[in-house]
Amino acid sequence: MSLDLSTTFAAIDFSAPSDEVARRLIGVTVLVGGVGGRIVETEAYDASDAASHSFKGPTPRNFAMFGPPGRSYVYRSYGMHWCLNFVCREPDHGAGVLIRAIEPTAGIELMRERRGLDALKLLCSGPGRLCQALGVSAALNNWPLDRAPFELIAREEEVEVVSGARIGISKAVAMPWRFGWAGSAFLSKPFRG
DNA sequence: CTTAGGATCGCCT
DNA sequence: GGCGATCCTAAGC
Repeated sequence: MSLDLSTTFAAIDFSAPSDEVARRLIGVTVLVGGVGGRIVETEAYDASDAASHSFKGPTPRNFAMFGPPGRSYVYRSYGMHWCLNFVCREPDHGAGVLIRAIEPTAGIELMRERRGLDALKLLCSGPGRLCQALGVSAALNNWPLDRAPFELIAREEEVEVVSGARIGISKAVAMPWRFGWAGSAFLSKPFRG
């Protein structure tokens, strides 16, 4: 009897530029303690990018962005929400991908309890919402993505990816570094154009 | 569908 | 003191 690890091995090269990683993460399943679903929306950030937390160099908050690729960067947004990023490119660079929305597939009842909501569409459709649903907080900052409680599962089919302007930023607004699963009902906002 | 205000805190000027 | 990689509720088209 041998274990078949092929379905749980995430064939994701986090050393690639963040926009490439952001595009390839669409359709990948992310689980935290067995709770999660398929990524349907991401945004890329880079140290050369004025909208990025890493633009002005390391701080106590963003140090994980300057660590090795393939780890998490979890930060507090607006003083009250958590947001989850995957660090990419190379060590000390300051590149990452914000996970903006997930289609819930696993642990849905636990997500409903954590969110205090029933509506499936509202459980993980937003970076703060999905962190609450998956139980992501500061304890999981700078955490290797190939180690429990994280689990990444590669997509089994090609998906149609759309791109557009990022959300909630005021600098580098025109860069089309937001990526989404075309037609998904679980996006935090529709893609226009 | 869109817009507006409040909650709340790390980091910058 | 000001500004966010946000979310919720309420109100208007």
